[in-house]
Amino acid sequence: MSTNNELFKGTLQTIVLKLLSENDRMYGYEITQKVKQITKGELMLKEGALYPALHKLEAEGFLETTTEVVDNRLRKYYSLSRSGNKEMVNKLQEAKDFIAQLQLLLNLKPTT
Amino acid sequence: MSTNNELFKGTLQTIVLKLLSENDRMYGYEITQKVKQITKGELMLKEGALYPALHKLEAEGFLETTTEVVDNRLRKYYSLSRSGNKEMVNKLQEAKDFIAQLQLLLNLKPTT
DNA sequence: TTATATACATAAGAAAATTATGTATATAAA
DNA sequence: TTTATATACATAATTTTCTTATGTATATAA
Repeated sequence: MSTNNELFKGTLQTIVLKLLSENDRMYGYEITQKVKQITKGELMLKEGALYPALHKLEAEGFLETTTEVVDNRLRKYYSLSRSGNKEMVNKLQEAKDFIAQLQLLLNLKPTT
Repeated sequence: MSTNNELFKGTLQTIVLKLLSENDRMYGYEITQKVKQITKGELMLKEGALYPALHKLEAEGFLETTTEVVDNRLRKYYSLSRSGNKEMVNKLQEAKDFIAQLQLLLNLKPTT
């Protein structure tokens, strides 16, 4: 999933849900480019990870899709459902807790 | 590996290496208790994850072991080798980068 | 004597990625 | 003109890393 890092395992769904909460609707390729842009090329979302993740989130009812043809190419737009928004809130909190505890364990926050 | 979180996947080696860099030598069970203590019971290291990870780090030359019998029970103490210390520094930097980028992606750091 | 804590270990299975492959169109470069 | 790159989707095989379950063994508290 990344340039040299396998630490992002488990965070993909959270990242996707958060991006969709900020962007109303996005298509797969757009998500890969957005992640690339935000991380300045450090994190490259692999298609083999992204598309199955999107399908899973859709199957679980967290995402809704609309398909469009733009420039003769197919685009499958994803947007957050009601429950997807709830899931985003939950997963975001879990991610915050995770970061806090990882920082504790790795002694990255001085207890000034 | 955790109470309700699968986000820690991939961070176990880093956590172990960091703890060993701070404690000179530790044995497996001690590591599980240390992690439990630091995270206030939130993160419970599973033995099925920890012991294979220790064996792998040892096989790669990052850890050295000495075995002792205490109270009639076996203890296998692990300590960082020279290369293990280097690996710890590398993995710690990767973890820092990972956290920073995850915070960027999840919009957890206001750009004040 | 039963449960819990200490202390190690490994095998089977699940989950989530990577890598590789496939289809298809548009455009820039050689 | 044909080759590479970008856009846009998808899935299968494999790998990695974890969880769950199981096993051995001693000490102590209920």
